Amino acid sequence: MKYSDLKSVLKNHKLRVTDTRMDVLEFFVKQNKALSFKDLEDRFSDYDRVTLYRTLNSFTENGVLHKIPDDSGFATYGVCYDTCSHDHHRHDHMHFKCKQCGEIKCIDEHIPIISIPGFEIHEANMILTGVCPNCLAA
Amino acid sequence: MKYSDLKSVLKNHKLRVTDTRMDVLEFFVKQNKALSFKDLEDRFSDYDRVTLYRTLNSFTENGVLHKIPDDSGFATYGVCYDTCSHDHHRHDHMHFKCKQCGEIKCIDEHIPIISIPGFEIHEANMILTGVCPNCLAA
DNA sequence: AAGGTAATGCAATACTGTTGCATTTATTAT
DNA sequence: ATAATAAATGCAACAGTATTGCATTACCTT
Repeated sequence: MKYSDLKSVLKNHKLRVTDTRMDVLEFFVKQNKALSFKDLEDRFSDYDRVTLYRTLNSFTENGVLHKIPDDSGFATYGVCYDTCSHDHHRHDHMHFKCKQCGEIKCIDEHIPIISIPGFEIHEANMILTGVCPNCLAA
Repeated sequence: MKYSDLKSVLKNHKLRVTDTRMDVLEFFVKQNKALSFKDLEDRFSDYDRVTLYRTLNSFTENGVLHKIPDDSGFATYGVCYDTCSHDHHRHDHMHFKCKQCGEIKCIDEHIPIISIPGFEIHEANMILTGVCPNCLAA
């Protein structure tokens, strides 16, 4: 994905184009896996912690990233491809977390629609845990 | 569930029987929903915060409770019925979180077994979000 | 009932994330 | 291109969540 495309992503989500945002977005796209705040802090030590937090928040609020539920105590984020805009979020795909390397990946498979009598269901989130191909090979 | 049964639960999970543990376990069972640390703190203001945290941790490590993934920033826990022991955890049931009242409930429905080529999957976790029957009625 | 081992309470600390405010930067309209 | 305006940044301080070390207390085995 080239510079102008990254820029379009920001513009399309009504976000101003700044160095921080471009660098963070590029990092997400290149890494192609879910990233935590710590990943960003390690990579971008020259940006202020607060700015990185705010970048994650504005990206999440505007549909560039989605927050991935996890019981580890700190948030991880993944890129929203195509489906999300400012007012319409859809993340009904699965996430996989590797027990060995800790990496979280978005799995391109939809979560089966589920209905439970008496409940009104808006969103479904699914996290699979196990061992990823990389760690299995090693 | 009577006192002696609660005691058995602790014994079966190789945990010493103490006041804190009995009270916390009883509270979980009676509430019949997922609870956060804050819920415990509000209820048991006479116990030390640290003790409550340690109770949650030992319960989780020994299969009395399971930690429910959630993107809200603080952990919630649910009772493990029957399926879990010290060395074998199985929590492939669903959780429902109500957007309105915030309550998290364990849904007694199993998650369909999923396999993804190249991945070894040990556990599946699913969180549904929406509005619960109580809030729909109100 | 006594001894060993684990749980508790307190204080201090670490970690994760947010808020207020002055300054700088990006965008819009001229 | 430039000025006006609105938002993003950096810094400092703070808030909330959770953990660690250690002395004391309680549990449980024999």
